[in-house]
Amino acid sequence: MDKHTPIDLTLTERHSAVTITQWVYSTLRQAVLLGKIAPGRALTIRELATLLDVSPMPIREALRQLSAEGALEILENRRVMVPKMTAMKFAELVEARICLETHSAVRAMPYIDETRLAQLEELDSRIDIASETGNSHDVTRYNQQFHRLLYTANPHQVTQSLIESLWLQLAPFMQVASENLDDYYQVDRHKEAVAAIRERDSLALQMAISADIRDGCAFASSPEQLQQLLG
Amino acid sequence: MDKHTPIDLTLTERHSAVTITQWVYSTLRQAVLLGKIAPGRALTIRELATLLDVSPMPIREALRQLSAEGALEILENRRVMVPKMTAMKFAELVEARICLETHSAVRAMPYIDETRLAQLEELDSRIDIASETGNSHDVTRYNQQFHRLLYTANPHQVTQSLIESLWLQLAPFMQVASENLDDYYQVDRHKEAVAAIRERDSLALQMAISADIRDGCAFASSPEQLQQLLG
DNA sequence: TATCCCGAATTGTGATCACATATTCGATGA
DNA sequence: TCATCGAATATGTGATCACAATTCGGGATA
Repeated sequence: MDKHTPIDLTLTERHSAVTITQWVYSTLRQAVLLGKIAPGRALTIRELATLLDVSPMPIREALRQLSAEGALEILENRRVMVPKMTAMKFAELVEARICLETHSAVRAMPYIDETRLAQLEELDSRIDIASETGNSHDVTRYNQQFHRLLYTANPHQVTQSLIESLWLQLAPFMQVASENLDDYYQVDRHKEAVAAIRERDSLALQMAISADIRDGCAFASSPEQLQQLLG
Repeated sequence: MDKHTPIDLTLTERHSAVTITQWVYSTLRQAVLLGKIAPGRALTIRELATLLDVSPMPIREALRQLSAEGALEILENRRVMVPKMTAMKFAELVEARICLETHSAVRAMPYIDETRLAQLEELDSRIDIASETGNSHDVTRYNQQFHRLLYTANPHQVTQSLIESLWLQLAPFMQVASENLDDYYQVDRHKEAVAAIRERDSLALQMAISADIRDGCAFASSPEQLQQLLG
């Protein structure tokens, strides 16, 4: 397991009201979501502590939390790393996303009012702009916000943390996707989803969400294609 | 938030090969699954450390992991407790279980061979025996093993940890269910599931799993009934 | 009797240290 | 040139301590 690949962490301002552990957690989570940490790269507590200029203690806590969420993996050696991916596992993750997110979307639909619909449309237009200007970072961010805003409309919702776990597991291998934005946005599935919600059409909403997720992972439609991307 | 309700922890032998953190984690996880910790009861690091006769450090790590898995909740006060339940949240958890577990079962089906089918039937018969002798503890345990054995047949499976999270969130409020075992086992849904797998009938399998989960939560079929149980 | 307030005790967070284990790397041998 | 082995280093785990923030309990007041 290599130890020499650089880790490119974006250090954000730390508010005093937030514990160091939470700040470390957010920082590492963001790094995973943006694919900044190579899968298989050994993450050691002391190295991260030096990198983030904190004591090892908050690192330990953040690593354990991220591992519990599936973003990281603790081997029997007790080494921590971003889990490696296989084509089959990737496919299972995508199917799990579709299963959970369509379910969550349908269950959220009754709670979505005009205000939230407007917010969803606002986010979608931001995605369009970011897509046109080729800002893949923003596309990913607003896309996540769109889905999150949709699912969390349900005040009794219990699936968001599960969904976020799937996102964390897929994210490190999705970077390649956002480099082919043109393919991704041939059809605006978000507009289809919003339309479905307006008409309170559960089935149409499921179809839109499902298609949106599949489109976003289309670059890995064939196992061979994906296997190539995984190295 | 009360602090005086007793916590009834079952202390198991600790193998030297296992870290103290892992042992603490298992112990607390089991306590949550068996409903030994009252929801809302404040869990303090030092109290648990004294109870388990270890230093606060492994407790901290275990609590953070269990919180990330949804078994516990960290409030803004930084207090840790078993999350309180509402009728609506309970319903959402059950629906999420059905969604995820039927999906996982169908995806596991192609990988289930005769060996595993035999193991599933073995577990089912153990459940029957435990049910007849009124051993609710064993019923719960073997029931979990049955579902786990089914889902994990898929070697590329990524949903088990998500499912376990849902189990952990529901478990503290399911104890009442196992006291009405007769109601629960009017129909043996596990036999239906095994039969469906034999015939490679996805739809029948989904129906069996779905019915099994619903039967297990039938005691809380009406919101009023459940609300009463929640205090 | 109920409510507010203030000091004492408790708690989570984070730092530091000790130790057993795992890893690394260079020397030795084939 | 390559594999093997052992010492030096690095690493995770767990204990202990300091500190700021929170919680708790008792007494005064209305």
